[in-house]
Amino acid sequence: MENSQVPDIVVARLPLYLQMLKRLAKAGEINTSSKDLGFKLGISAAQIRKDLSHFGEFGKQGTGYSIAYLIDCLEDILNVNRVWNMALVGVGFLGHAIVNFQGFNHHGFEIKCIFDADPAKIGQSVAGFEILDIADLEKLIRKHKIQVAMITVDTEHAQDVADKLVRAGIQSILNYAPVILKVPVEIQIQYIDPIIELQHMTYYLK
Amino acid sequence: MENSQVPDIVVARLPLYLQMLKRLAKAGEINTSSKDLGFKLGISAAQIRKDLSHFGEFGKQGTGYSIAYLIDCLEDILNVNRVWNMALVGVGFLGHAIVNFQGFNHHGFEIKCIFDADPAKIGQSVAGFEILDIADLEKLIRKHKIQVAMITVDTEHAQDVADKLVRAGIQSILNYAPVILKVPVEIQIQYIDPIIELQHMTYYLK
DNA sequence: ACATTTTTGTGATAAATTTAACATATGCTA
DNA sequence: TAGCATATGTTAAATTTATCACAAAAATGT
Repeated sequence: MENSQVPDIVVARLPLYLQMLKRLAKAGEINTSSKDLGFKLGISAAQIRKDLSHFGEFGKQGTGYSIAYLIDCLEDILNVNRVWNMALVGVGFLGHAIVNFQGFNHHGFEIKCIFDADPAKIGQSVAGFEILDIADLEKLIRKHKIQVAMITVDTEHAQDVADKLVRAGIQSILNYAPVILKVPVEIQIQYIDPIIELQHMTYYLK
Repeated sequence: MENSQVPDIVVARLPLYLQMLKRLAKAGEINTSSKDLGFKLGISAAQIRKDLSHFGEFGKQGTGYSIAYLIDCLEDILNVNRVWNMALVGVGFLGHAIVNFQGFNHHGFEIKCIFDADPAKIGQSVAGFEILDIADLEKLIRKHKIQVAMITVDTEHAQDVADKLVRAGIQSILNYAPVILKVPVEIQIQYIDPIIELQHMTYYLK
């Protein structure tokens, strides 16, 4: 995954910083500090400063950080100061919920196409999107210059879909199916799996 | 989070091992090895052996692991050889999708109650569950001996709901709202946030 | 003006995590 | 039965990650 100098574990924390900064900005805050941010995120101040130091100097001694400026810098670093086109594959209950979720648009992730394999679903409309035939996936992914895809199909079909997406030239995949997928190393992939998170927590219970 | 001897990062990998083992069992496989498992999960064989060694000896030299036996052992370790009662708070599109998801039941997580604050929703039925008034949350959580909760409300209400759940004696929380919550250290909490995962990936793109 | 407080960015240090290597045990083959 | 191949569990080494501590800079107060 990592080919740069910056450890992936550091990169993984940046979106959390950005989330909190945006929340503070929304609340009308102007400045913050590594101490303040760290307290609010449950992370040490030193770690936040160290993490940011991989990318430059964004603060001022004695004063801390301008929230607006740090947001800009983090958005640059994370490449989210632009719009990313997305596709969703699998329009079941979960796909339905995701298509109706407005949060993606607000963060520069724009759903362009939604696909399903079920002839009964193809052609129907969900939240203003026509459900497209997965047979046309490769063609449409290229046509709409889609870089990111979400997989919300059954476990059994997830690898097939991933293979199709890779062939279509997709760059990153957010997989909701509870299965580890095999994709080329240059493809970014992340997993969302509530069962995994629940089992992680129950280890500590009783 | 961690109060035991075993690093949390090790605990976090166990559910992945369990997921793959169950998949192999379903496919009719009888035995596996750290090498085989590692290849399938994209993890080194040494790490899998090291991780398991924190909990005991589950394999046999020269042969590897019995899949069925290792599944049993991991389920014991993760405390998932029992049923955990769950509540869901917030029946929007996402809550709706989760209530209709059968995967929880198949892994011993049983949704018992679903709550919302919207008078228009309270009393309605979703997938056989009556939407309950969040005003009755504390009473019903105790009555149904619910240990785990999922938060699927708006960002603005998530902390309030978490506070209510903690007062009701919940032990762990799976939070889908895009906000870091403040809960007592003895409460287990995990986050599911697709925006965070997407921003993590876009760092590596173009 | 000057001492005090705050806070950054960073080099040094400590801690945590992963990888490597190997003695030991098991099964298979001839 | 002996020899070979396989694979575990574990100790030691290497690597990665987090923490500490402090000089330097900025703001504040007297």
